[in-house]
Amino acid sequence: MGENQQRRQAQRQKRGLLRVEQILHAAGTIFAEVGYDNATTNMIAARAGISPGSLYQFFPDKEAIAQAFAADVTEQLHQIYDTFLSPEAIALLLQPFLESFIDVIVAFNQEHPGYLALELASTISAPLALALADLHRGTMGRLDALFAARWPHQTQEQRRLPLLVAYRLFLALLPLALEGNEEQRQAIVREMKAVLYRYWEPIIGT
Amino acid sequence: MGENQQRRQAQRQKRGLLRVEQILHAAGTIFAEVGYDNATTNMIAARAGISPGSLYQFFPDKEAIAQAFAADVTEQLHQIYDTFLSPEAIALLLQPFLESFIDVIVAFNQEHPGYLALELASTISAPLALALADLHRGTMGRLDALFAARWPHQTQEQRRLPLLVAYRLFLALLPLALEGNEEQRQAIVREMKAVLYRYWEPIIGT
Amino acid sequence: MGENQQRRQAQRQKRGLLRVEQILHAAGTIFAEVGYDNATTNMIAARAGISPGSLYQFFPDKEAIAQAFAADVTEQLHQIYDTFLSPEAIALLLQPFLESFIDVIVAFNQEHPGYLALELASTISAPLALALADLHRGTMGRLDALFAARWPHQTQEQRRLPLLVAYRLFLALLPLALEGNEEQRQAIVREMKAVLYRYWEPIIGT
Amino acid sequence: MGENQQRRQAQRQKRGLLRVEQILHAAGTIFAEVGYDNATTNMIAARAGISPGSLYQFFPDKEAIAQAFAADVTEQLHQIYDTFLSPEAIALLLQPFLESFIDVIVAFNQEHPGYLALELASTISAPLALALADLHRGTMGRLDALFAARWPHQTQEQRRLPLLVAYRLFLALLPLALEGNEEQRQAIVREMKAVLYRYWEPIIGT
DNA sequence: CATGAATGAGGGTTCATTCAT
DNA sequence: GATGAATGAACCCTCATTCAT
Repeated sequence: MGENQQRRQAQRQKRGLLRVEQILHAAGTIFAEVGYDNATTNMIAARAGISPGSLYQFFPDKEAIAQAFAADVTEQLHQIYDTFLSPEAIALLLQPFLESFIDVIVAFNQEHPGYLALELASTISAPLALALADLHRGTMGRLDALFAARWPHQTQEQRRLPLLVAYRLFLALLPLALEGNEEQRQAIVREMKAVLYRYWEPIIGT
Repeated sequence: MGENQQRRQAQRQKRGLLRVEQILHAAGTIFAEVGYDNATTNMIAARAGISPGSLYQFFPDKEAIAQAFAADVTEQLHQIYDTFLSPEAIALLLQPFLESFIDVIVAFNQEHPGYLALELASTISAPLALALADLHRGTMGRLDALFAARWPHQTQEQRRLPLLVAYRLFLALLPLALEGNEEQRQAIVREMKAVLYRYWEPIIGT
Repeated sequence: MGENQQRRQAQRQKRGLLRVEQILHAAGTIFAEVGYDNATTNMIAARAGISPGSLYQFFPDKEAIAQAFAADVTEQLHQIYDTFLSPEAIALLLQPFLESFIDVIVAFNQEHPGYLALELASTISAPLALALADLHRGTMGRLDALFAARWPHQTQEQRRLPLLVAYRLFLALLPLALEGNEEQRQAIVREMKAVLYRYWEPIIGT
Repeated sequence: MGENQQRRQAQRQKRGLLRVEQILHAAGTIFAEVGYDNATTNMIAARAGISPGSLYQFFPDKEAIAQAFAADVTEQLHQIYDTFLSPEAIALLLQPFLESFIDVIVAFNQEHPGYLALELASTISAPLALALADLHRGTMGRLDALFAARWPHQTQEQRRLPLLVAYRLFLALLPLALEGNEEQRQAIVREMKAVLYRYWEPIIGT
């Protein structure tokens, strides 16, 4: 009996998680399509295949959806960043590192639309902005670890600006990489790599 | 009588132009402050010191304001670009060219807030997007002329991608340059110049 | 087999009754806490320790809960009224009668919160209002019996108004008696008794 | 020109005041009909003959309407109370005083429905409750002044309870006075006067 | 032409009720 | 019977747009 109950609860939790994932995926798609501001909760619910009211069983309001979406995607990105901290990855020269790093991140963004839309959301409410800023700090911390391994003789403070700039450069080209056809995408990705290599090479060497 | 009428009409047009400029300036300020999506027509009217209804004597709807604002700013940018087509300017090496060019464009954006907000508006309605794309083409054409002078042995098609990329890189760093204090601004501008120089130098030489 | 089935059904009914009592008790508490209008069926279910869906196995809708609650409480009140129809109770003078009667009714309301909330519900839907009015008629009938014994030379029609007025007066002071601390409660109860005694004494004598 | 503008502004303010009065009157009517909780802003707007959006040009939200309505009615009641502080009014014996006082207050409530609905609103949000409590204090203060003149040898603290009780008694009978036909109304009003006279006479004398 | 009150469609959100499990 | 996630109508409120003055 207790076992049955347990199984049921487990299943329920699985369904709940599924729903949450559905919603976050739908939200990401909608954010990517119309932007955060123009995204309506009804759009998100419809895309997730549920009713407007169901959204609120999982999230208290629209901002919470955006925040959860951002947290989810950021978490996955962090895991990707960490795979580049293995001894083999660290041993890579700058060029092959960028080569694979950028490919992976671009691919991730292709499969998880919406992250970019939130990053670019011109103006968002204060609480959401704070939450995103927090995630951002986490991201910059990870990226810093990535570069600290290749550029150890500097303080974190000295790495801050080149890191921030590089991140922005990447974000700036990402929409171009995501919006075109495959050929255009590859062309943009090549330019991305060139831009970042040429920007970083004088700073941290090959 | 005809002369009198003419003078009166001229004066009215002058006043109309003044009003339009007031509105566009207000719109730019508001766009910069809260973003295009969160900008309300009432905010713009209030900032322009006129009533909401008066807005609609000059513009049919909110999008038309954004479009006119963008057209206005773009026009002024084009004039700036043209000053860099003089024989003396063309004779400049890449580094000093970027040095003065970027300073000028950053300064312009400081004095004309809102342009960036529109460029970054994550997603906007189709008609407005088309209008902005049109202005964009004009801008890219001007920038192309600028670089064609320094890189003549290539086709326009070959210049297209590096140009677009460079433009996006510049836009990506512009918010950082505009949001901080003077010291931070200068640091970002230095990075801007480094990024663009390092990206372009291998392509078009010094 | 039939016996077994009977026993099972009886047990089920007992459990059903238990559930109904749980729900009604929860409903009363919630009504008292937030008022009928602000009471949600989810609140009531949660307080009763059951799921929202289960509520609807016993009651067709929210109003039915209120109605059943009112009927339940009214029924208990009627039983209390009836204890004051015993020969000894009838023999009491007005003052000692009020003394014990009011104490009992106030105590009952302390132990059965929610009745007052329904009585005071500013406006409720027509069907529920009708149902409550019906219960009301029953209550007024009982109270009339109570007073008919002390005021026999009048028609029921003549007793109607003083009775209704006295009932309202009592209800009006009840919230004050229920909301304060013990000392305040006693002070209010003293005033209740004074009010009703002074109102009734000229009519029916001591 | 300035004069013209002044006149226009004066007229606008007059229209604004008119609108506010329309809205408050509509709100009062609706509150009386369906209660505060069940009153929707659309109902109030429709009753006031304006669009839902217009409501929000005068009041920030639904609660503000209730608060303004209560403040308005309370203000008028206070003026009525004050007329009973004239030397002639004070010279009246308790019975004739109640006679005219109650008639006036009942008449006022007939003409200003909604006050009672708010007073009886079982549960309202904290901010509104605070605002109403504040108005209440003002009302009790006025009533205290009224009775202090007839009962001078007591402290305000001693007058507090009888005053509060009397106020509740009055409110409790008011719905009965307002809901019936003229004959029923008069009968209730007679009872009101009797109740209050008999309650007060032993305390403050004739 | 200017005004700003008025409009009303549409957004986010709640909650009584249903239904698959 | 019990569950609680799902539903969707209806609420409060905003804001682009209109129009009487």
